[in-house]
Amino acid sequence: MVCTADDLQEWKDFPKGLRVLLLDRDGHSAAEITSKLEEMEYVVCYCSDEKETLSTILNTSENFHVAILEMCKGNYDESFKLLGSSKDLPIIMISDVYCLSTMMKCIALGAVEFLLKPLSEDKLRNIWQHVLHKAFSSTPKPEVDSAASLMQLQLESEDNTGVLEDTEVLSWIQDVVWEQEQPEGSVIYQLNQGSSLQGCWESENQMNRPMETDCSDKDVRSNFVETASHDLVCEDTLQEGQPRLSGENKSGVKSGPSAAEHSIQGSDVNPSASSKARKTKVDWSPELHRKFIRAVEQLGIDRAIPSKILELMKVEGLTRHNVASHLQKYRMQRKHVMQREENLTRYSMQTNHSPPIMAYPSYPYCGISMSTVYRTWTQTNGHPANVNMRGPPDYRHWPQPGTQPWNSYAGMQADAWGCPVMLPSRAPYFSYPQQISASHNVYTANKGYGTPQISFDLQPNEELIDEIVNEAKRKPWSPLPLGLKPPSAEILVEELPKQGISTLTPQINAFNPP
DNA sequence: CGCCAAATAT
DNA sequence: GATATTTGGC
Repeated sequence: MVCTADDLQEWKDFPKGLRVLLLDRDGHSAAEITSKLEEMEYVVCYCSDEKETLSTILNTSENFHVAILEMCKGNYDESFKLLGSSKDLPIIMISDVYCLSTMMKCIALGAVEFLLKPLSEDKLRNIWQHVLHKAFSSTPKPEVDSAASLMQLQLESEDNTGVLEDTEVLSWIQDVVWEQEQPEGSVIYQLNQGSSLQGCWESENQMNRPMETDCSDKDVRSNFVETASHDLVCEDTLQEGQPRLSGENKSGVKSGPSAAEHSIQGSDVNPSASSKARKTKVDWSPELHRKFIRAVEQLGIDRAIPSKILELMKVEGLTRHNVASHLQKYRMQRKHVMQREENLTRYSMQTNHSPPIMAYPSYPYCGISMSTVYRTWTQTNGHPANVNMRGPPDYRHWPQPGTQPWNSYAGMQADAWGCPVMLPSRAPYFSYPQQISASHNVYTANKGYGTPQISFDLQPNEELIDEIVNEAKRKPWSPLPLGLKPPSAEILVEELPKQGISTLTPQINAFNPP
């Protein structure tokens, strides 16, 4: 590992001192980049050709945190090779040639980012993120589920065919990235003892194929996914390049579901067949949950009972009990959220009265505009809560595993997506009063039913704020009460590097249309 | 069956 | 210690 999460904890003034390997054949541009990097107090090691780079990487890869490599103009393959040279080192490719397919290929091959020259300070400033991400990625996060990511990737690809003219590249990438279709609503059982996956199956299309996984492109996959995916699906995007689960468990690391979901280790026990290995838990993957939600909505929240839901879900192997349990949790969540919203509403009613301000003020948090980062739940991509207006937009109340990279890193939460600094004790979201009041305007977005607009111009009492803040701290995955959605991975990847942007794009449909 | 709460697993 | 999921009683 180049840099582990633990290392980061001890890295006091991260990202200062970040060691960057730079390959750029153009001396002038190299000097420029170097000086910019050095201004940020990064340590730069410069190479002027492939060979040098390769040997540097191979011999001393432990010593770099991130590499910036220029595409070789005459010979892309050379560059592609470089990409494969180090699994652990986050590699940023750069080029002055804009070529989508090349970019995609690089990403597919494991590059963490592709930047176009010239490299502005802005582009360079945040390269530390890749180090963070890599570090975190090597610590598997149980909530993460990369199936969704990949599904997402595929969806995206399909969706973008208009844009991506080079379908060949596309299919190539798809091959590399993921050879199989993602099962919808696959259920995973895990063994009671040991964390190895026992089996999985899919329901909708009865193609029960084993999902063999090839170590070698595991990294490629996740990298591609995390960098290039968009938010067609509201599920997660960030996923670790955690190689395999069962084989060796580095540093006593437990296998994350994602790894599990796609790889079947030796004995793949069919849930029905398995006799000895008692299956333990159903993994409510985003897909599975979506099915659940779909069923619940179809039935209507009041009529949604386990047996009916089960029926509608059509997921083989799932039991009524499983559903009942999930339903129970679901209801509790729901209740909780509704209660909280009610509090806010009540509050707003009693204070209130200036008309809602339909604007998107920018609230720079670590240089990023809040409104850019936080999108409203109502316009969730892919499976918008408002697609089906019969019921309440339920998924917004539901934790979306893996969507938030900071999820499992209490100490680093904000850092992982916002600042390189360790979090003080304050909450990442609304530490400042002005943010609180301003955010209220967006609140209306969340309450789309019946009451078109509720707004307040005054601040709620402190207890309420505290409660919200605490809640946000404790459960970063639960939706913010203000109708805002936490940053998606896509946003993180795309927006953070451009740190400083504060332009708001109210393409975001934050308010319910009249 | 469905719901709820206790028990377990992660 | 907190959550997520399963179990078991009513």
